Amino acid sequence: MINITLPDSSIREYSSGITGLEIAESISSRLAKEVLSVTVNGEVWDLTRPISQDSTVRLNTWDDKEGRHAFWHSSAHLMAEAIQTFYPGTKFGIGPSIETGFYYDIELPDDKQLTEKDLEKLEQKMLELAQQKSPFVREDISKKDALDFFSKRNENYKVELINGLTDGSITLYKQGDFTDLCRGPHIPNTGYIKAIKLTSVAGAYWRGNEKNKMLTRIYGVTYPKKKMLDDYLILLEEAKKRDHRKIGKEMELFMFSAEVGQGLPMWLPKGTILRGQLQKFLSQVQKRFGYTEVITPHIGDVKLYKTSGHFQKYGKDSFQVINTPVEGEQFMLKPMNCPHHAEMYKFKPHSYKDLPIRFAEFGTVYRYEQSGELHGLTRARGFTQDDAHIFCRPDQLKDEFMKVIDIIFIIFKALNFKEYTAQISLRDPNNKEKYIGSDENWNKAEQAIVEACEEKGLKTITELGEAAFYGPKLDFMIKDALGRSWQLGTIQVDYNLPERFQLEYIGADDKRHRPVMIHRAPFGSMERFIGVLIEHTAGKFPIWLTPDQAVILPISEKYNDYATKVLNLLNNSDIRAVIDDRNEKIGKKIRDNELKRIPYMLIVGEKEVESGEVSVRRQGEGDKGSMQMEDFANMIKKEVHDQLAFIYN
RNA sequence: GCCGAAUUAGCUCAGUUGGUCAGAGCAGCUGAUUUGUAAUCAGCAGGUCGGGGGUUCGAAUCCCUCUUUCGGCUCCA
Repeated sequence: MINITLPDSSIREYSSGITGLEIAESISSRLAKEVLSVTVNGEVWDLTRPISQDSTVRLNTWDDKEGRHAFWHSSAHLMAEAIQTFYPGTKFGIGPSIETGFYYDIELPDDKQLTEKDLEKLEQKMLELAQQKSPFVREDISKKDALDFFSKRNENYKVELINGLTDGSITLYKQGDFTDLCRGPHIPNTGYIKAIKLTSVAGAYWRGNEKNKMLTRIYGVTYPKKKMLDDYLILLEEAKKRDHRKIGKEMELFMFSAEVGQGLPMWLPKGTILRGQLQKFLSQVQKRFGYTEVITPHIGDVKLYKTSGHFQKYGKDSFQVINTPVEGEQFMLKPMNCPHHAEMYKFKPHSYKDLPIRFAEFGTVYRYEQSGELHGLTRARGFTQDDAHIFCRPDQLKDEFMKVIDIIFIIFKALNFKEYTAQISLRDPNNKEKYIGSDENWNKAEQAIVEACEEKGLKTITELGEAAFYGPKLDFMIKDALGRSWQLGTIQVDYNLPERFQLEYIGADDKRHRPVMIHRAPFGSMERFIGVLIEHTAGKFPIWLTPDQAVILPISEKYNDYATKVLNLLNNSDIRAVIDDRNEKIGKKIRDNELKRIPYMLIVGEKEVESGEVSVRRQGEGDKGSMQMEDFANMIKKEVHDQLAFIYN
């Protein structure tokens, strides 16, 4: 007999060789139906794998990541089986589960291309195979046998994978006529899979390396119930409606033009108001934190970027140098603001008492991003960073770093961003040539970030190889409508550029010292931030940001003059309002997405003209009754103030 | 940059095997209506079918190419 400890700390006794599924059955028949995988002493197992020692066990259902993982990973195998029946000779790469669903990378025989119709065909086949309820059978195999098995089938990708594994830890999984190299775990049989949607085909490099062959990647998602798939597809549709590219067009915030060029956003009047409000907001916050604003040009001498190291690292992938009538004179569009700010620091000698110096600039930069990577506002070729560089003494570093975290929190709070990931991005220790600077400096910088985060009690994840080339950073990632993660706020510690630019200050000891530099952009860039903000709010911004705070609707043409008078009065009290004088039925206007995103509606007609008031309706809240313009303006001002009150405390 | 899918009116989209296929709705304009919270009526106007080549008696439709867009990969200062 063995003792099984369950998550609630209760201990049950079972005979040795009991399986996860049997444990579930002994608890309740309903659990037995829902359970998908089992975690045994921290390792996720198949439900049908016998447990022969005392163990801590957790049964994973759809609500657990481990349960969904087993389900979707099994679905990848099912898809592979379907692919194999239609296209014998297909070579399989890897087929993992992802956050939602799964994919499989494959090389089809004769470079066959898959179309939408092929996907439907595959879906049908998968359903058919699922109905056969083929069990997933696990088999331990020696490295030699595994190599033999896959070599015989010309499965060179699998052979490569096996070569990287240690003998004794290799397992195969078989279901129906399909056998795959796989660590598992899997669901008991294919019959669990009831609803299937293959979502897209894409190219993907083998092992993620650009130099390798490009395989065909098929994405899919499956569910244990048909209804769950339907719900997911509806959710996807809803998410698409929040796409910032769509809303940006509808609200006339920004545009792109093929004539101007790819990846170069242009801000329309309303978008400019929105962006201006955000800048004003951050400017105010920064002022309180002791920043001073500066302005630098959009281009710089190539020599500047050679000093900084940017030219050597990115020169050939950038917008190319700008020549002048003078032979040998070359400029570059600035890809970042740091070199300019470093030069500004050198404008005059600094005492240790002057530090920290904080130069802030909403600086527009240009980067030649690969064409396939461009994505609306979130990845553009010209964008404006809410940049600042803090030059400080080493003993001030941690404190300064933490103050930047505070600024980021103020922003997230003001815009109601609750779900973010704080990522410490360090250098890849196995790939040091990608970075500039000494080990000593890197260690100091990395340590400073880790300590500052600890002291702030910030929950972080750590990624190796994600650092900037001159220093490690702390990045704040936020997801867009479709769940794609974007880096917004970033704080970077840099010991290297101060050295390259030979920045110094005179210490209390009357000797020259090197300052440390913090690069930081709490929004990341105005463009990306607004892109993500649009998707989070679906275009319904907090009232202090929204381009039009109120829309004035005259119920007929007769009242247009009065509406104009209202507009003027509001504009004079700094309320952003517009007239919608299309003079049609009010009900018809309300359906417009454009109007739905304006917080206040002011209806004016005969009644209002007589009383000299406006009828006020707050979107989503209903009628507020009639009031004087002045009262209305004060109401908006109070709302704005309330939303931002916490900044002033 | 790579793989794949697209590109038709300001917007959202139809358009069958190449032959009344230049279409609809919304927006716009002109009238009529003067209306109080999700669609008032009538009419008009809008497009070298993304650009350029080609095949064909004939191309929105088939082929090539370029632009831009979308989904991924890679990249991301």
